[in-house]
Amino acid sequence: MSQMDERIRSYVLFFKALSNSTRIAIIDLLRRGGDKTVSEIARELGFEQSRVSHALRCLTFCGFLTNRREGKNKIYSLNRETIEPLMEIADKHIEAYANHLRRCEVLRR
Amino acid sequence: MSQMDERIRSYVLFFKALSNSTRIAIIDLLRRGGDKTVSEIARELGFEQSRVSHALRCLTFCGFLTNRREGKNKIYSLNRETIEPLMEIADKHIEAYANHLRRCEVLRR
DNA sequence: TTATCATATGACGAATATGTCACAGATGGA
DNA sequence: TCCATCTGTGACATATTCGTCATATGATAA
Repeated sequence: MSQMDERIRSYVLFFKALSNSTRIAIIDLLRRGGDKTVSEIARELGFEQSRVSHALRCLTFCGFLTNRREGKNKIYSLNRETIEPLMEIADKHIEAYANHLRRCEVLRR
Repeated sequence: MSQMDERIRSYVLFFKALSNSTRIAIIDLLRRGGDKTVSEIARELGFEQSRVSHALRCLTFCGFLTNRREGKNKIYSLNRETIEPLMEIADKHIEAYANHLRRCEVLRR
């Protein structure tokens, strides 16, 4: 990764941010259910709070989420400008190729 | 990965296919330069042929590329229906957040 | 057939990413 | 202040992914 064309490097980071189940589950949850606090996300997804915090940190840093504090809570929101059209394309592609994606050996089990 | 909601699993696979430098470099190359054979791709990117073949296999299987044989060669083409709008969104996001992406510690070096 | 070029595949070590644990920091109420 | 609640962070073992090597397969021509 160190010695890689800058454009390619950016693409890799962009897609890598979205290619983890914790992170994409959070995006999917917020896309469907709107803004949520950390503990709401953790509870609704059944994930440990620290796992969620790590994921939120990455997604926020990379520009996919924003947050605002409200008392003891922190509320996370989607950057819908990127996420909405992106997920629509993903949905459409998956509709056509889900079986193939699932059976791809390179992207293991 | 095994015990994961099917929708989330599909998203992960979709984005994982694009989150590797070999695979996204190939997509970027074909996007800019049009259809190419395996050895052209290998030469132009400076990658080993087997490395390219592994990547092509994954991308083709997952519906991002198609191929046709022409004599001894195999020519790979983009599925532009998915790739073009997807990369436009990525480009736009990267234009705004490239610095953040680069400095994200979670997505290491 | 054999030779040669082009591409594909399997296996494995090395590199990388992930989740968990333990703990730290922040906030607000009593 | 102290306490309870909510969120963030660092480190590490585990799990996953990648690229390379060796080799196999496919295609063409002589």
